[in-house]
Amino acid sequence: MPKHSPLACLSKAALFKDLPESLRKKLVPISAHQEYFPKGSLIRQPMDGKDGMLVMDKGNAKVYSLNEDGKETILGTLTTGDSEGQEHLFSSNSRENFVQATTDTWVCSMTRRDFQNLIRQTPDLALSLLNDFGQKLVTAEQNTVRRNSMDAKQRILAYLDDLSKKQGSNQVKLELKKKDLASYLGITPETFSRKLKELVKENKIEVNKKVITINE
Amino acid sequence: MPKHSPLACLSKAALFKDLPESLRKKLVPISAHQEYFPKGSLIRQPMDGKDGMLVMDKGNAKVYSLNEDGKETILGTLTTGDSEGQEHLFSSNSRENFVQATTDTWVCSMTRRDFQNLIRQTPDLALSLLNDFGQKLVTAEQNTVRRNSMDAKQRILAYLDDLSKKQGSNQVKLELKKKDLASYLGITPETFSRKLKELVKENKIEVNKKVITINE
DNA sequence: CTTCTTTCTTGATTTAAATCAATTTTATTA
DNA sequence: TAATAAAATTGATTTAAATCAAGAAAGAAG
Repeated sequence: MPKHSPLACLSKAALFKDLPESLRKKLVPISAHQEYFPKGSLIRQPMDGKDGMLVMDKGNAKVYSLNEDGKETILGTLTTGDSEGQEHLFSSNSRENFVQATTDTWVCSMTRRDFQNLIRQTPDLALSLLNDFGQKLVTAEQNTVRRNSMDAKQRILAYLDDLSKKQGSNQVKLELKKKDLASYLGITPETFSRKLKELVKENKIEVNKKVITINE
Repeated sequence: MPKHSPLACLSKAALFKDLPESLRKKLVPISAHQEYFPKGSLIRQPMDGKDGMLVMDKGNAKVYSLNEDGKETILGTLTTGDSEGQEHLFSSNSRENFVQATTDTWVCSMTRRDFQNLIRQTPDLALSLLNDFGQKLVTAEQNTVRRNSMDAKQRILAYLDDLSKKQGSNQVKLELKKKDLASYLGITPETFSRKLKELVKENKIEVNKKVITINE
């Protein structure tokens, strides 16, 4: 069990990390800390009554939803410092996603009510949040465009390019199991595997387990 | 040219309409009013330097992006009272979408800088905005799920059901040209036409030009 | 109303990716 | 480290939807 500092945990969230410390400190009293979830357990699920946001203090998790047939669609992944469910801080919509720990995980969390009270007193916090949401909407729209105009191989490359930019290197480390990454890209694991092989044959990339080198 | 009241225009925006009038009045001085765009003209486009949000005072428009081949992907539609580009009020990302008037259109708009200044003084406004963003993110995630787990016909039905709920009737009026609707659903106009025909044959729906009746 | 353009529909064919099935590889646990 | 389970790969086949092509219907403009 890692050492835990409430302020350090909250400060990891993209949502909060650019705030001046004075603001961040105000978040500590309204958040729950050091919740532990062993690998494989569900951190959040529909109807669990846990409306609000969580911050990954340490660990990895995946966010997915189930359709009627029980098939998973990966909506994203979480790693240390990521936050999830921010929208539930602002709308009374209840959760429809699952969040499952993919390693042993510690989180801190915040309820809607407490947060709403706080934000009325701290407009800078609101601004920071709005910014974050804007980013996500742009990403969502980008994914829509990619699905409409790119085939599987192009989407994989676009994803790798994004990751490369994000990680600041042309050697990228995949943050997801390949089958989950396939789901995120809207393809099957089989297609993913085949297309990756083609990309290697075309000398566009090199693959070493979970590390991919992009040749430009 | 319709009569124009700045407050009335801003009050149409989902973003603002639940605000107390005292707050809404504060928006008037920071917004530009009564910009006119004839049918077919571009209200916004990439690199136009017009960062910020717009509110549809009167008219209809479509939001789309172009991929490298010049192919449109419809990201959504706007009608009287809708707002667009809210994310550009909060992030310095510049616009990557086109907004084209599909009828004669009047809009009012607001720049990022003016808005940011205002919002620091009005936290309730921030809360309302965050709520709206949350909704949109939920819709975006829902679309992702649908694309992964539904075929073309199911997506059409799901869309019609949504529209039916939104319009409060099982007789829905399509707000888009069919080819644009197809693009929104991630299919071709040909497939859309065929699937619609199948749905009629299966007695799931009845089609009358742009009006579709859903049989439950 | 007539012409011209755009959108919509229908048919024939192709194709990208899904599915089904069987290994191989990698990871987990005893 | 052996046994077991899960993930990844590869091959064969099917299939949903795209593309290509041509005509019909609807809208816009003269």
